[in-house]
Amino acid sequence: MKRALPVTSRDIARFLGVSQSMVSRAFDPAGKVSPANRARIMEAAEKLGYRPNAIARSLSTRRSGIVAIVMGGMENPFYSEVLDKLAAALDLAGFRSLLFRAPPGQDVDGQLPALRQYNVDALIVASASISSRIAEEWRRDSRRIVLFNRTISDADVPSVSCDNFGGARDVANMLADRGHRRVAYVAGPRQTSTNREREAGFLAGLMGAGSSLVGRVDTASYSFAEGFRAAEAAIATKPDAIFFANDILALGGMDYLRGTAGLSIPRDVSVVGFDDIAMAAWPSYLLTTVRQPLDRMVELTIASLERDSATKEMNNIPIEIVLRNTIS
Amino acid sequence: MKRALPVTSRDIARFLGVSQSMVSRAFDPAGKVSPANRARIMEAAEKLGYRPNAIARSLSTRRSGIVAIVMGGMENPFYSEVLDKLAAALDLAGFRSLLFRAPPGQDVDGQLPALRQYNVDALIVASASISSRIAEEWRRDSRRIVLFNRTISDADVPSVSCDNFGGARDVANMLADRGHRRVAYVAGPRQTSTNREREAGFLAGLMGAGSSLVGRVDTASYSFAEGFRAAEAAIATKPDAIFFANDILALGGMDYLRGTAGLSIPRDVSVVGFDDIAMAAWPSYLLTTVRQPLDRMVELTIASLERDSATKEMNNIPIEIVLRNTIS
DNA sequence: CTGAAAGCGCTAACAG
DNA sequence: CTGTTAGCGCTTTCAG
Repeated sequence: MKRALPVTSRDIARFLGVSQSMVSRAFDPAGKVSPANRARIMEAAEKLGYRPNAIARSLSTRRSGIVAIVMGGMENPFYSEVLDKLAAALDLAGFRSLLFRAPPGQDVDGQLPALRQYNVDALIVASASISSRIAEEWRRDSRRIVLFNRTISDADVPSVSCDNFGGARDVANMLADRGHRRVAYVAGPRQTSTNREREAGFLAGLMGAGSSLVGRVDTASYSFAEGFRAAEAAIATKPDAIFFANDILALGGMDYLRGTAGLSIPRDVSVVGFDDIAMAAWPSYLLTTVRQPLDRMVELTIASLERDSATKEMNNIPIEIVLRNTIS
Repeated sequence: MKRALPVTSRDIARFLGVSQSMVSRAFDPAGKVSPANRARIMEAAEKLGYRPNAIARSLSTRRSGIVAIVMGGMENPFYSEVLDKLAAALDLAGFRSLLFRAPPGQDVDGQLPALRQYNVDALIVASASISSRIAEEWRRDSRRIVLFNRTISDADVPSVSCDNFGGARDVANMLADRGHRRVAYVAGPRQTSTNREREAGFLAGLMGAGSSLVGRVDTASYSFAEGFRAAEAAIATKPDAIFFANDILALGGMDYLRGTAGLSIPRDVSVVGFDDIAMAAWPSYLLTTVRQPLDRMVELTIASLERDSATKEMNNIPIEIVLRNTIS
C-alpha cells in the first residue's frame, strides 16, 4: 500500500511556474497576490487536492487554531451540554477543540505542559481547578485562557460564570416567601467554587429572610448517586424544603425521597436544584431550579478568547429561577 | 508583556555543550545516547523547563499523537458516555483527542480534509456516517480509522459494534416468552445503521416467535422528546409491549405513557429500551434494556487503532439484557 | 556513541 | 505584486 504523499504548496507552485511563497500568500486572505494569480492558484489547488498543512503553518506562526478544553466531571450532564455547546461555538469561530479530561477534583496544573507542546492557542478550563500561578504563567505566555464557571480569587484570570451566589440567595428568598421555615442544604464537593458560592448565597438569603438551616449534608461528587444518598441524611432533619447544590444531585435526591422514603414532592417536602439540565424538565421530575444561561455563557467565553477582553463583567451573569412542580 | 520564548532542544544542547541531535535522541526511548549523557540531558531539560515541541516533531515525523473523534448526536446521553470513555482510554494510550461534531444525520466527508491538515493519526467515527469512498481513501493514506457502532456495508473499514441485531432479536424472544403477543416498535432515525440492525433483529425475532408487530413509529432523532411524541402514536395501536430503538427514546416514551396517558408500566404495557445508559437505572425508570458493553467496545476500538488489526471479529460483540421493572 | 547537515511545509521579512 | 531567503523545532540519515 503506497502512501500517497500529500501535495504541498511547492507542488502547486511548480505546477503553475510561480514561487512557493505566492501560493502561501494566496491562502492568506490578506496576502498580496494579483486576483488573476490567486484564481489560478486556487483552481490548481482544487484540482490537485492541495490543503495547506496546519502543522507546518503552526510551526512557523506559533499558533495552531486549536483550543484546549479541560474538563472534569463529565458524569454531570450539565457538563456534557457545556462541552457540546462549546465545541459547536468553537467550530463556528474557526477553532478546533482538543479535549482534556481533568482528574476529578484535582487541579490541572500537571496537564498544562503537555498542552504547550501543541501550541494550543487558548485554554478553556471548565469544571476543574487550576492554580493561580499556572494560570498567570500561561497568560504571560500570551496565550489566552478563560475559566468557565470557576473563579480564582487571587489572580487576574478571565472567567465566565453566572451569579451562583445571587441565584442561591434568590432560592432562599423564594423558599421563605412561600412559607418554608425549615430548610436543608445538600452541598456539592467542598473544593468546587460553584458549591462555595451557592452555599454562601443560600446562607445569606436564609439569614436575611429569617429562615433557618436545619440540615446540611456534604457530597463527594456532583452525581445522581450522591444526591440519592445525601437525601436520606437531609430528610432526617425534618426540613420542609431541601436545596441541592445542583440538578443531578436533586434528581437523585428526588428518587430517594419519593421512591425509598415514600414521600410526596412537594406536599411533604419541596426540592430545588441548580443548573436546569435537560432532565430537570422531564415530566417525571419537573424540578424547580435555577437556570444557568448556558448559551450566553458560551458566547461570552468565545468572545473572551477572541479579543483579550475586560474580564470583570463576565462574572455574575444573572440567572433565573425556573418554577416547576417540586416546590409548594 | 514579554513573551517567554519556549526553550528548545537547541537551548539545552548549547547549555550542555552537546549537539542538538543528541538532545533529540535522548527523548527517543530507542535513541542511541550514552546513559550518562541522557541523564545530564534529562536533568538540564527538567531544570530549564524543556519539553519537546509536538508540532515540530509532527512536521518531521508526519504523526501527531492526535486522534480525532467525530461524533454527532451528543444530545443522546449514550454518546456522552462514549465520548468520556473514549477520551479516557485515548489518554491512557498516550493520545490526545481532537473533537469534531458531526452535523446531525449527515455524513462527515466534508470534515475530513480539515482533519488531514492536522496530521491526525487516527479517526474514530461515532454516531455519524461516512461514505465508503472517503473511508477507504483515508485508509489508503495509511491513517487509521475505526467506526464506532456504525458499519459500512460495501467497504472494508474496521468497525467496532455490538450485536444490535442479536440484541433486538433477543428482546423479541423475551417478550414472546413472557406472553406478549401484540408489540410495537419505536424506530430510531432511518439513516442510522443502529436502527436498521435493531429493527431487523427485532422483526426476525418476532417472526420466529410467532408474535406480531401491531405498530411501528418513526422518529427524527434519538432524543427524549421524540420518544415522548412517538409513544402516543405507538400506544394507539394497543400493544402490550413497546420496544424503543434506544434508551433515551424509551425514557421519553415512559413519561408519556405514565404521565400523559396515565398508564401503568408494566401492568398496562411493557417497555424495553437499548443501550443501558445511566438514567435507565434511575429509580424513577428502572428500564429493562439491552446493555451495550461500552468498556469492552472502547477497549477494542483503541486496540484497533494501535495495531491495524483484523477487523471482522470486532463486530457483533455480544450484548446482554438487563431485566428491570418495565416488563411484565 | 556523537555531530553535521538536510529536510518536514509553511510564513515572513526583504528586495526588486 | 512577486521571488528569494531565512527560519519555526525536531527527526533522521550519514559520517566520524
